Amino acid sequence: MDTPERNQIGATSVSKFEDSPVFNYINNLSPIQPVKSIHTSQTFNSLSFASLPSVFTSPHASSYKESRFLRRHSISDLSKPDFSTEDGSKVETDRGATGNVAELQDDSSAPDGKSDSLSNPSTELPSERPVSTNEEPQASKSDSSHPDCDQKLPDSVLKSGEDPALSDSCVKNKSGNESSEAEENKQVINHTEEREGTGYDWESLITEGADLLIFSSPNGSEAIRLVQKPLDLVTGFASSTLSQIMENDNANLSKMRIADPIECSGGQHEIEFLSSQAGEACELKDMDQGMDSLSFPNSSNSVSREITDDEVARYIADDCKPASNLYRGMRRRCLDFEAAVSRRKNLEDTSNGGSVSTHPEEKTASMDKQLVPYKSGGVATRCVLTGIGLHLNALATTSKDAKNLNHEKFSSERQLNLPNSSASCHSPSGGLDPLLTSAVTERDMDPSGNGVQNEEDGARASAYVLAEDFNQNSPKKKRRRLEPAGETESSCKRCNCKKSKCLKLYCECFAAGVYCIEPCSCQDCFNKPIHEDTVLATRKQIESRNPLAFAPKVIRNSDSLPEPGDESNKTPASARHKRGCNCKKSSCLKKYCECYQGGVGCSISCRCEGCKNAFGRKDGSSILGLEAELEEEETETNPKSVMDKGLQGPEIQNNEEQNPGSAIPSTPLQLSRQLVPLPFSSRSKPLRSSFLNVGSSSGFYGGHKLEKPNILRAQPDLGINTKPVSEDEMPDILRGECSPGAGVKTGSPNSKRISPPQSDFGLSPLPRTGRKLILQSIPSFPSLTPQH
DNA sequence: GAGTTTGAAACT
DNA sequence: CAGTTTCAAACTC
Repeated sequence: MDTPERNQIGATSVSKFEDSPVFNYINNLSPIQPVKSIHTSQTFNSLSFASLPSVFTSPHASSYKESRFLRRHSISDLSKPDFSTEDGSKVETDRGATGNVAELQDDSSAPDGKSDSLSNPSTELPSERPVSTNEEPQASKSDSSHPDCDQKLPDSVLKSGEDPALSDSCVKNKSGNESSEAEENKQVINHTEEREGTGYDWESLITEGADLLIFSSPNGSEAIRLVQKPLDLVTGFASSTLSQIMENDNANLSKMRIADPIECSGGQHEIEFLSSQAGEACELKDMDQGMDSLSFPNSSNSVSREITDDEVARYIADDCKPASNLYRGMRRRCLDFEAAVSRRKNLEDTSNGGSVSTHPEEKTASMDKQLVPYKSGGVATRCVLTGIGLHLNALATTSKDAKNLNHEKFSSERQLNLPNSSASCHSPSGGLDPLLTSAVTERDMDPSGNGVQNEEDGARASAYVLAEDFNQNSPKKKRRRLEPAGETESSCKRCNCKKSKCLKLYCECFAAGVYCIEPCSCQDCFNKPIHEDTVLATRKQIESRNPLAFAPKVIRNSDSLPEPGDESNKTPASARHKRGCNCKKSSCLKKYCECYQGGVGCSISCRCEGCKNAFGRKDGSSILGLEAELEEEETETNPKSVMDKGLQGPEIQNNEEQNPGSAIPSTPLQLSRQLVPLPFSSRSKPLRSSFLNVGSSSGFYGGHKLEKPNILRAQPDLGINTKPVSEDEMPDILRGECSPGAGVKTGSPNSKRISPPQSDFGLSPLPRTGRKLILQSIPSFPSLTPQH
C-alpha cells in the first residue's frame, strides 16, 4: 500500500503543495539544491519566528510541541497539507514532491534507507538524495517503506488514520504539521520499540535527528552549525565509524554538513550510526538530538528506551507531540530544557499565530516531560529538572548550549560508563575536554574566532559564560576568568556542597538545573544522572513549594522585538531580580547580593539596606551613577570585557549577521548574549538563571545556543553594537525599575508575566525603550500562551 | 587553603 | 508571615 498510495498521494500532495504558499516558498528555495536552500529557509523560519514567549515551563508546555511543529512546519511545511490525509505516505510523497522536504524526510526515513544504505552507501547518503531529490524522494520513500518503514510506517499510518485521538489532536493542533508530527511520533515510537530490539533505531533516529536538527537550531544557521559541528566532531571522534561512512559517502557528508540541516540530519544518521560504535560521536550528535539512546545502546539504551516508550506514550497522549525532542533535551542534561524551551519559543514566535496555537496544555505537558528526568541513558540526559528547564532552556537553545550539551553529554555518558565514581562530580573533563575543545574550535571557527573567549565559553559552557562576563567587572571576575579558562567551570557550574547533597537550592548546580560535574567538589552529591529519580523528586518537592524556585532569578526586559535601530533598547538592560535581594551589610555591592551578582539593579522588590548597587539602586536614583560605575568597571575590566566581548564577539557577530536578516524574535538567547558581552554584567551564578532569562543564560549551552539566540534575537542591540549590549543591560537594569516589580517577581512565573503578551510588547515599551521585561526563560512565551 | 562573612534557602 | 537555622558562596587573610 505504502508505495502505490504514496505515489498517488505524492501526486495529490504535490498539487496541494503547489497551491499552498509553502510550496511556492519551497520552490523559491529551489528544489534541486534544496538542502541548502531549504536549510536557509528553515533557518529563516525558525529564526524569524523563533521567538518563543513560552520560556516558562509550566505555563506553556506547548512551546515544545509548538517548537517542533514549527520546526517541522518550517521543514516540512510542504508536506503538511498532505499529511493530514495519510501522514506516512503523504509525508513521503510530499518529500518526494519537494526536494527539500524529501531530503529531510528521507533523512528521517533514512532508517530504512540506512539499512539499505548500509548495504548501499549511495542510497544512504542523504546528500545524494538531495541531488536527485525529486525522483529519489519517492523512491527512497518507497524503499524506506519497503524495508523497515513499511512495517513501521503502515502501523503508524494506520494508527494515525485510525486513531481518532491522534488524528484529532493533530488536526486540532495543526492539521498538516501536527499530523505529520503525530505520524512521526508514532513512527518514532514504533521505531523506539523496534529500536530496542532491532536496528530500526536508525529510522527513528533519522527522523528524530532531522527534527532535532531542525528543532535544535531554531535558527537555521545554528542548526547548521550544530550539525556541522557534530559532524566534524564525529569525524574527529568516530574515526572508525566515520571512516566507514565517510568512505561510503565522504562527499555526501561534506555536502550535508555544508548544505542543510536536513542533509545534516542525514549525515547525523550516519553519524549516529557510527556513534553507536563511538560514544563520542554519538555525543556529538546528541548535542543536536537525543541520540543518546541510540548512540549509547550499551548502558543507557535500556534506560533510554524505557524513557522513550514512556515519552512516546506521553506524546501520544499529549497529541502526538514529538518525543524525540524531549529525549534530546533530556539527554542533554542540564541544558536541554532551555534548548527545548528556546526552540519552542522560537517556533512559537515564528509561527505563533496559527501553528503554534498548539494547546498550551500540550506545551505544559511537554515541559513536564522534559522536566521529568527521563531515565534515558542515565547519561546526562535530563540532568535538568523540570523547573530548571526554563532557565536552562533559554540558554540551552543557543549554540553554546549545544556545545555545553555536548560537554554535558559526554560527561553524562562517561558518568554512565564510569560508575558513579565521582559521586560529587562527573569528570566530564575527559570527554568534555575533547568536546569542549572541538566545540571551542568550532566556536572559534564560526564566530569571531576568539579562541580564548571561545574556550572560556566552552569551558564555562553552561551558565558560566555569563558569569564570566559579569566577573569581568569585579576583581574576582578576573580571577574567575583566569581560572575558568582553565577550569572551564565550564560545562556546568561548580558547587562545593558538603551537606546539601546538591539536592537543594543551596547547590548552584542543582539550582541551575544542571548535574554536578567533575569540577564540582561537592560531597555526597546526588545531583547526578545516576540519581535522576532523586533529583527529580527533590526538584518537584522544591517546585511544589515554590514553583519559581528554579526559574531564573534575574528577569530581564527582553527586546522582545527590539528595534534594531534603537539604541535605547540596547542600553537598557532592564533586568531585575525575581525576588529582589535582602542585603544588609554588603550594600548590594558584592556578590552576596543576588541582584549585583546577576548584574541587575535592585528594584522595589528588594529589601536591601543601604543599597548601593552599581547596576541600579533600589530607589533608582543611582542609575546614572550606575552607568558611570559600570562604564568604569567596564574600563577596568576592559581586558576582561574585551575578552568577554571577544567571547561574546562571535555570538554577537553572529547575531549581528543573523539579526540583520531576520527580525528574529527576541529570544532569551539574545539576552544571554547581552549578558555575556555585558562587561558589567553580573558574573557567575546569577548568570545561570540570568543567562537564561537575561540572556546571559545562554551561557549554558554554550556557544551554540548563544549563537542561536543571538540570531534569534536579532536584537539590534547585539547586532548593532557590542557596546550597546552592555549599555543596554545597564540601562535596562536601571530601567528595570519599571519592570522590576512586574517583571521580576510577578514572574511568578510564567503565567503572570506571560499572560500579557502585551507585557512583552506593552510593558517593555513602557519603560523607555519599550523593551519588555521578560523572564529570562519566560520572556516571550506570554504573548504566545496568551493567545490560547 | 583556612577561616570569616554574607545572605539565600530551608526550616519552624 | 516572621523568626531562626542551615547552607554554601563570596570574601578575607
